[in-house]
Amino acid sequence: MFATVDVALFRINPEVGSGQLELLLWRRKADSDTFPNCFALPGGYVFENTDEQLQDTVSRLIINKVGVEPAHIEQVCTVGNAKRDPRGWSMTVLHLALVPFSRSALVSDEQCWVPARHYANSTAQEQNKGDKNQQNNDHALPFDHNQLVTLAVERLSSKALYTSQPLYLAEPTCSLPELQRIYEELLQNKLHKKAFRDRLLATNLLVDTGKRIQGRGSPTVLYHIQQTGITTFERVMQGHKKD
Amino acid sequence: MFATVDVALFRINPEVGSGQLELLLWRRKADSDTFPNCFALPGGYVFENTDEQLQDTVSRLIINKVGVEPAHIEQVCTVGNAKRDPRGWSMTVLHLALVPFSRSALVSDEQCWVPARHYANSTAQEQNKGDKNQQNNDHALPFDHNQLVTLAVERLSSKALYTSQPLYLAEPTCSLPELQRIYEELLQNKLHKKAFRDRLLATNLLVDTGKRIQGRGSPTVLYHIQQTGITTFERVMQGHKKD
DNA sequence: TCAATAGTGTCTCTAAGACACTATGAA
DNA sequence: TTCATAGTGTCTTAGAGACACTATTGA
Repeated sequence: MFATVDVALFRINPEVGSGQLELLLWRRKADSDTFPNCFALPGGYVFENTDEQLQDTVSRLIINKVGVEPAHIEQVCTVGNAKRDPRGWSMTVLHLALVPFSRSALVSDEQCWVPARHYANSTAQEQNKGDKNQQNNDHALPFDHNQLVTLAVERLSSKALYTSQPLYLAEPTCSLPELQRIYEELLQNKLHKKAFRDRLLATNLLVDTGKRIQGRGSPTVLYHIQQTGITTFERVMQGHKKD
Repeated sequence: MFATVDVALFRINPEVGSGQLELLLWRRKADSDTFPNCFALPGGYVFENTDEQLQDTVSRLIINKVGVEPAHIEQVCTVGNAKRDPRGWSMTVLHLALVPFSRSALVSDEQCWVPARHYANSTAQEQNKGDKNQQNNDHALPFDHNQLVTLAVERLSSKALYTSQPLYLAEPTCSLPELQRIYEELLQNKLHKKAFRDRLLATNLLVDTGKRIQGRGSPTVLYHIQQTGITTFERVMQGHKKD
């Protein structure tokens, strides 16, 4: 029996489409006895001699295998069984981590950012839309990591419905349209511009910097995000068909 | 390093006040090397030889140390560190379980139901209301079990705000006022009768049995609860000051 | 000039919350 | 008869969603 921690670190890449959810993968060592050279979630053993607590394992992994300092980390769930790891009965505590794109530069050739949803198992709902979502062999990860990615993506999507958690994926200084694109990518749904703006401006999370930036059309207001902890809204944000 | 599962099983005892949240404790064996004879959360080791998966450990514990079949079980979180158990580095996967009062009869002299909130650490918020909530020594549990109870109670309260989870604490056949008392106990707050009724009757969870029962005042309608899975509401239920 | 984008005004809809009211039957 | 309790009718409020509109500026 051994225990591990796995980390699903996400970013939104604004350079793909209107912002794509990406996941950090890490290449397993060539001399590893399990899945050598394969890309997988960054993770590792809990070292009982040096890790005082579970959080220390997480911090160590972040430093050694991620190299990027996440803006947010939370525990998702724990998966344990005899089959998930060929080395024997294992338990992993899955963590979800978020980082703004500007702070997400890779620190090693053994890492890569990949489109997160390609590595998540398709849900029953998505499968009904067509069969193109079947797990592609090109996107198979070692162990049960596809399942772990699925759990992390689901957590992220569900939090986007009713919390300010997605702001951890945004730049410290950004515009409301940028934030909306982040939420839309997480929810896989267009949102009402007006409702989204009213909702966020009603919190105290955004401070007008006085600056404006020039885009394709009208200049947009730059806000500074002042988030200390996650704000929970009293209603879910459902979105709609067009706009 | 070893892994355990702990279960916080709750019921609502309608015989105390207008319904009190109670927790199942279990007396540790007299020959245990840690906290012998002390009352604690039911819990135990993950046996890698016989438990195919984590859920099997939970099922085994439910049978051996709880004896009551919960209507609902869910994972809350995992706590792991070097200090929580004197035997060494340990990790426990905390589970929350719910059972209706009528199915909660104890199966052993080594068990007892206790008022759950007496065993939860007071929150910062509650401490502000007065200092009577300091952890009482009479209510100290072994290991970090007071902390685990706190986490489970918090999960339960927060789910009561926006889901139908608390229906798992209710009798299969019960009245709306009974359900409201359950929610009020979990939220520690009075709710609007009208809003509460409208909310629950708008779901398909309650089926009118045609029966009525007689109480202190007007007869009340008995519903049959048909809950398959937890319903999430689109707004939180906040409650109010009086009614 | 025009198309894309940012942002606003105002309407509707829904459910929570407030409050007053009726009905029932045990004490 | 009283009063605690169950249950309803209706108003207000807040925020989501719909839609139309203006403003700005790059292509």
